[in-house]
Amino acid sequence: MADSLERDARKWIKVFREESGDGTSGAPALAERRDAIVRRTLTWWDRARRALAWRAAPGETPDPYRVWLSEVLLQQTTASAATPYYRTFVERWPTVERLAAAPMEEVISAFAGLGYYSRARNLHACAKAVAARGGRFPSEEAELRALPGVGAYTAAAIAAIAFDRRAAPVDGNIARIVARLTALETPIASSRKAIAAAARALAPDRRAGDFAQALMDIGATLCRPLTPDCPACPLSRDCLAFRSGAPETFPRKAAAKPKPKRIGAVFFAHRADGAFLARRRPPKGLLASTVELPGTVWTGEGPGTAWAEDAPIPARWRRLPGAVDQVFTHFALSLAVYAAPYAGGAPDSHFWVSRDAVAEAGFSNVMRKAVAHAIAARPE
DNA sequence: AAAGCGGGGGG
DNA sequence: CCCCCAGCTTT
Repeated sequence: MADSLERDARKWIKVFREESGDGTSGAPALAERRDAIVRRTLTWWDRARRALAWRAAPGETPDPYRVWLSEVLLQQTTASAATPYYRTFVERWPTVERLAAAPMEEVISAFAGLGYYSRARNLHACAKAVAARGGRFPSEEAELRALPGVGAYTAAAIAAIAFDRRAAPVDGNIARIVARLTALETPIASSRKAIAAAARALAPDRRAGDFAQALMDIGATLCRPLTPDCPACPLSRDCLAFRSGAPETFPRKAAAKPKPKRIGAVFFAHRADGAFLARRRPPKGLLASTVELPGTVWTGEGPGTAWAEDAPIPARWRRLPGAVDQVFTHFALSLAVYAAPYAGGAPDSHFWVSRDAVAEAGFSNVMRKAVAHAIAARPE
């Protein structure tokens, strides 16, 4: 059963790929299914499309500037998060020339809160590039691809949506749909080319932009990652994942790769009254602004300060038995803990934390554990 | 807590 | 070419 589904998936992708090439090989049954998929998808979209701020009304000619702007804002961002930003941008900079003429800082500020701020820099650079060629966006994918901040996805989206070219953008939604249509057994990340080929083969000669937007809407509202609504989906009768009975198990997940291990050491420098030295982490990056014990750089991390440069180094650091372990999103950390009495004043950027103020001091979980570890060892 | 998400830059 | 990163959302 699984084998036949797998064969079917490969056949789909293979045939789609062939049909998207020179078109000589005949596979009428699958070609008809492809046409049926397109027809059902467009019919569904004409009835159920989302009314998003950047979408031209049916029959209206899209403005390439608005299409591009919306696609950049939508990178790594949901439609609901992008909408208020889109409105702000088009009101403030109604044309690409106006955006190109704006100071960079204003563009960055207008982006604040969306994340991935290199998008803002590229947005501005791209506006300038387009303004320099007369304010008209190229309609060819290859030329679009050469613009700053425009990768394969965005180039295909603009070509299809703004210029009605037969292009096949593959965003996360569309990749999921293709993986489900074909019951693809390999994870999306390792099947990019096959998915792109299948998407290209599916794309219709006319209304490719509508088709792509329709798939995105289906992905967002029906073919959801965890809870697909197959009964409402216009593609379910063509969908091998649906036929498998467990559509939500597609796309297959890549095996979680083992987290890299990092190691480091922290120093518990304690005073006669039990207080110990701490410092605050930088305002950016991991555990930003939280309080920590002074310690070494963790392996695999950037530069840092092990111990205050202006402080005397205790001669009697004692390695405490055991270690403090913490698993973060991207890596696992194991910290050795060293302790020593310390009689001097607090060095620059360091401060004393008394034993009964540990809870309110602002330690991260891992540093709280490290402090508890040190105290439990009853140094001195 | 963990996964998802396009482009870009680095290995 | 593949891998990793970046910040915020959604689950």
